[in-house]
Amino acid sequence: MSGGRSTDYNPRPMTVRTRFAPSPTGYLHIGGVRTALFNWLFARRHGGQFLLRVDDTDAERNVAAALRPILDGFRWLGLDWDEGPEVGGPYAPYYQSQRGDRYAEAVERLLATGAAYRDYATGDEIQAEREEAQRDKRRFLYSRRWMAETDADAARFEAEGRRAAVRLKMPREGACRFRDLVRGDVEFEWGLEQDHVVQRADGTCLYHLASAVDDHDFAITHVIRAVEHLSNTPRQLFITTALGYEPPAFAHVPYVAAPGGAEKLSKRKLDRYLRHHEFKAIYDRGLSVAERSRIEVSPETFNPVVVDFYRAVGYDPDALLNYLLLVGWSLDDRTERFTRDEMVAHFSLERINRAAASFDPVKLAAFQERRMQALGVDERVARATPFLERAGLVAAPPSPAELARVRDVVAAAGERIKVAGDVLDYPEFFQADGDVAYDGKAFDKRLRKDGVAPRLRRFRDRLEATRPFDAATFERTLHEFVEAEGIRIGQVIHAVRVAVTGKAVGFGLFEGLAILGPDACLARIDRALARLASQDSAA
RNA sequence: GUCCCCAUCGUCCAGAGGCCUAGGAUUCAGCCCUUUCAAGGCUGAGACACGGGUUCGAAUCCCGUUGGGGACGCCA
Repeated sequence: MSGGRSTDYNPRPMTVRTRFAPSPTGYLHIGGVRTALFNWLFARRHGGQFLLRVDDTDAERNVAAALRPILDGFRWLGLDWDEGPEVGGPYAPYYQSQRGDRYAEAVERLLATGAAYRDYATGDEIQAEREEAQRDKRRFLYSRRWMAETDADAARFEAEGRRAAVRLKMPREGACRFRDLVRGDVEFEWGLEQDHVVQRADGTCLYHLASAVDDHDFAITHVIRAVEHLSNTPRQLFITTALGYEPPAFAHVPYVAAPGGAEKLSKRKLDRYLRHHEFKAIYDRGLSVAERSRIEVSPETFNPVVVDFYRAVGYDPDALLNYLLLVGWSLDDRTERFTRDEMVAHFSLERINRAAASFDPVKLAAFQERRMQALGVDERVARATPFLERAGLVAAPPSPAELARVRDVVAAAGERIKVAGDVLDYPEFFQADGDVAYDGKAFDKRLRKDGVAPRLRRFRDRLEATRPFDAATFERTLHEFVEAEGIRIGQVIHAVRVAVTGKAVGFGLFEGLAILGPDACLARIDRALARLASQDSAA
């Protein structure tokens, strides 16, 4: 596939080029997004390009399906890629599974220059050496016993029925030094490095080789990735220089740690994180939104460690990005709120922290809340409506009347709607009068009290005569009523709220009554009164 | 086990020898506001892991201890 492309040296471009290399796993990890964000920001900051490369050297057949949620996640977050899957680019293809001939070519060159050798050891033989090293409490180093130094060696091994993998012939002396843009000067003893396999016996090649070749082929200037890769860097540098490439700059960012802990955040440890109360609260909240909006909850993706969780619950992508930016990076001692442009304008690798930081979903929620407050009503309506549609509370698409209702509710609920899915806390404004569910506790506390029923009936009659039917008028009416009855405001307002909305809590009652309109309000009060009467007689 | 890294409030960060009786955010507690719930306002609690140096002076530099973590694949 590499066609007529000249293979050896790409001219080092003047522009910054970064990449994020997802492997098609079917989900986008929150820590991965943070790394991707740093890459994206750095490229945008310097007017360069950000690209996506698909690390599918271990290819299975459903790469496309497993990649889609990841690309969707990037799109949702607004992290656009200049080159990569779906958009292509001048260095296509961007799938490692399609670049095999480039890797094979590189392996040949490595072999030709003596930077690599054909190795005929079997897995068991390597394993035996490894165990021996373990027993001697020393770091394993392959003996090179089955290394084919000549064609004759190779022929002899092959006659034994052995098949060759290709290993790097790592230096056994000296040190590999390089300057990491986050960690400063780092040094690794060459003598401690393995003779890593770069090509399997079946001819397929491995990640490190592919990565080094691709980074060169794609003219990547800055490799910004998680620290897990720090110790992989010497072997990649070895490959890179053996191939005659100019190495990119490296920046290894710390991993994102588990909530309240220090170990690496892992998608597979959800059960353990749920023991963390705050984490569980976020999860439960999301779960209730998902249930009510009938979102399919798969343990694979409905997980606060996976980005899709936040989309499903109605978080704002900018809030997530803003929060993630601050996990391991800061501008100064007080700036926390960043618009996308501000992030781009201020981001720098120098200010990335060296220590791992734990993921705090509660602080993320705080960012989300503030972000939501900053959005106008129209925007909040646009985000909330799909949740109501999925819950079957409005038609899809909603009628003009429904849309007006959504707008009224969202405006009245104001800051109570912290994630778009929170709109589902107010189903009573979208349900038929007879469908409104009563909170039993609230009903007992506010309505099942001596004297409440007759008073509620008197208030109902006053309400019926009240015009115009708006919040300000209700407030006046209520105060007049309270004075006439010689009671405190709390002695009637809670009863009205429970009767009309079924709940003890909610946004301003007067706004609520106005939104519902006279017919619904009166019908609901009558219904509550009837329920009170029937249950009293039953009891 | 071997190699490497990290270490400031519960959590995220600021701090690059004197501006630090350590600052901001979040969380938590109390108060105010209030028809409930939120929001908001105010107040408060809360940290330089420990031990040695260096220095007139150390959260900041050095060494050690302890603790935590990561990497050690014919995975990516």
